[in-house]
Amino acid sequence: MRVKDEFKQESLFNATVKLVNKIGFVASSVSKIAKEANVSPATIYIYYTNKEDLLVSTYVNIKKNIGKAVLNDFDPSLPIRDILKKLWLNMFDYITRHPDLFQFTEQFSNSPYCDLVNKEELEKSFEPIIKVLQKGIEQKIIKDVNFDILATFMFYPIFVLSNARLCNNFQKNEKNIETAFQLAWDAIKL
Amino acid sequence: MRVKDEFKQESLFNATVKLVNKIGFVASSVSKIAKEANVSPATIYIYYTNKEDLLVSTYVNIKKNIGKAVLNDFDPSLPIRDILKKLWLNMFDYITRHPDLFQFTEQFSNSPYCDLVNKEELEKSFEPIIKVLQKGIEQKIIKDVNFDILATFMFYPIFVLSNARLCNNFQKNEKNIETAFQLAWDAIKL
Amino acid sequence: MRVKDEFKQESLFNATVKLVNKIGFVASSVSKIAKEANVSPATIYIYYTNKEDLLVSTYVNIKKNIGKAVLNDFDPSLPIRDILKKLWLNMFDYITRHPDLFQFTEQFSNSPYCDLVNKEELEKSFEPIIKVLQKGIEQKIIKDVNFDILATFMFYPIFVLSNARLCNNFQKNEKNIETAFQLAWDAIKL
Amino acid sequence: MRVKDEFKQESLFNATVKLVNKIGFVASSVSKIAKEANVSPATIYIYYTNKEDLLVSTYVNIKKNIGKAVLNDFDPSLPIRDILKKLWLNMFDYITRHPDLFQFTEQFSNSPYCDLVNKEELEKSFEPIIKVLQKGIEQKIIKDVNFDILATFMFYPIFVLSNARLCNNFQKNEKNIETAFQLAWDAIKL
DNA sequence: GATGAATGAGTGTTCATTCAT
DNA sequence: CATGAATGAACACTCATTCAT
Repeated sequence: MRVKDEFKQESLFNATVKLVNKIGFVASSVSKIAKEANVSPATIYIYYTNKEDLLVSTYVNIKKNIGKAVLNDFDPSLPIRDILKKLWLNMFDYITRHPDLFQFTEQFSNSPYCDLVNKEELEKSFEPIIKVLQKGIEQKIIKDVNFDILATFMFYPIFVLSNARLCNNFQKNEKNIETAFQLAWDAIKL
Repeated sequence: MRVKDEFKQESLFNATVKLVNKIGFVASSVSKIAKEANVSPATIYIYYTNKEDLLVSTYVNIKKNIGKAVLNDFDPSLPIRDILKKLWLNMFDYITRHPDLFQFTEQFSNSPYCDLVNKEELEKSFEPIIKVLQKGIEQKIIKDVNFDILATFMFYPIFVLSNARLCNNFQKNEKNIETAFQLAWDAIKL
Repeated sequence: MRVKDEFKQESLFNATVKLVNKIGFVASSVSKIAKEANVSPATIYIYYTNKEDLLVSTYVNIKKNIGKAVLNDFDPSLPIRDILKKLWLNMFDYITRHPDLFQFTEQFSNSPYCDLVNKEELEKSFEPIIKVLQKGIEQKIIKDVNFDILATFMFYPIFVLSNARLCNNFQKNEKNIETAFQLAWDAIKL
Repeated sequence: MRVKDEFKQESLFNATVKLVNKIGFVASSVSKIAKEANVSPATIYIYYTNKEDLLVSTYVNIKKNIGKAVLNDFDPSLPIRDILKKLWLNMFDYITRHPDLFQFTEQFSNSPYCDLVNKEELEKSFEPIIKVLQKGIEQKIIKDVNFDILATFMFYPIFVLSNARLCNNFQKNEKNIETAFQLAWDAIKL
């Protein structure tokens, strides 16, 4: 029998990301994605159970990679500020190197498909980061406030600033990134 | 000559907001909106040139109202921190009183229709606020950094914290709102 | 506004009957029926809620007409045998004049759509006939046996004999019909 | 040289009957039948030329078995009524013991695939029965009428009465079966 | 012989929009 | 102004069958 073609799966992954970035989630129909991947629409249903599965799987795939990239060289023994700064740099680095993958996750996060993701599983990738914030609170280095508030100031700015639609004047150079991190730190530090 | 029916237009506005909130942007077809508004699909094309126009107009309409609400009792003579805090409170107040309208704008902001909005025109509503920040910079009260960075820390947290999908642990009570503002202020203040 | 086109509905009815007879229920897709009726597939959904509705409605429509035709000149005061014979003749007459409509009902009766019909409502059309049989039993003219058995010998032979696929040697001439009725009568009479 | 796997063929036969009975002819796709039989869809095309062949072969297979079962203990020297009664009892016995196989033939008989069966070959299995009727006619025991009429009253009632969809009040007990046979006999006897 | 991958053609249905009144 | 009828194009998905191994 024929063997599952590794190339086809990768081709589908790339086509999905590319098309969603180009024309958006709504307009990205199964047949258009198939055409972009040079594959029959029916073939998609060999690799994924349905459209939802294709999109969610693509998202989860990317998100896990981001998790790995962000936690690269993670060293919990460093000062808290240094740990968080490293995370920022890693994240911006990832976005700079894979703008298309990042853009896909941004679009996905705001699509109705987002609700179908197993959030708990994904959050595991980011648990070490949460623990850092908690340690900071215990050590009276970080403000002891509602965790949603902390997260909003520590993490969302990265996504907002990296989103070209929202911030088209922000250059992702070293100086700007460091400045932005300084504001985030000033926000949460005691 | 008959006049365009004010009531019908309002009915369409409400139907659009309600349906998009209930079933999402993708599922909100012209005929469903028409049915929700007790109007023929064809009638929509009397008041709006097409579906896009209907949605964009609805968005712009809300956004301008938000602008007014936020600038209510705007007093440029107050201390800068007080001005900004008043803006925060006004914004949260609006979101609390019109959760459906706010939810619509959130959904719209992440739909492909968003790109069709004349951003410059909308930003006029928020110009006074921008001037406040600029004054703060001149007076060495606020950090002199890229404006996108300032905006990210001063304004987006409101939307993130108010978005139930993103922050389901954040209660919009007075204490939390004040705490959140304090973080925003700590971020941008010199 | 445009008015619902009586011609279109009739055209759809005819196309449905014709196509189902020609290529069978399974192969009769919505788009093929639409093409046969010179109508857009979407138009079908104005007149019927879905394919099932189209087929079931067509069937019920025919079945009610058959009911009327069979009970034409129904006279309960006649001798029981004469009443039943009249029904036979009426039924064969209908089948002879509308072979396509009859064929459709035969095909429908053996399709899965059959289960979707409100049987009770349809049986109302045939209630007078049932009462005749019951009267015959009471008057000791007809055998007092399970009603399914009576019906099987009194009514189904008409359909079997009229079904070209099952009986291709049976000519629907007066003599044959009378002979067949004689057998049915011999079967059920005491 | 490898031989066609007897087990696989049987497995396919059972799967076909089971699935068609469970979900109907229309929904029984080749791949579903393959899955039910724990076999690859491609394997079916080793044993049968196509889907049609699979279904028709399954039908003919069953039909021939029915023929054998019905003619079990066939004794042409008995009185004609006794011969026919024995056939009735054999048939009802078969249906009682193999309701699934019988149900399959009923479904098949009303599917478009039915037209593809070589009827003449099948009728050979039932030739002895036909001869009995002819002998009855010659001996002035059975009415000398069109053969389709005789067959309609002698054989079809069995199928009608055994079909749960058509007759849900008929219990296949000895008394009912004998009563039904009596009506059939009354119909055809002189 | 046996298989799962692969596919073009098809399914029922909904869409944004226009037409005729 | 207002409408429901009408539609071609598109949708997600499944089909019977063939291919490469």
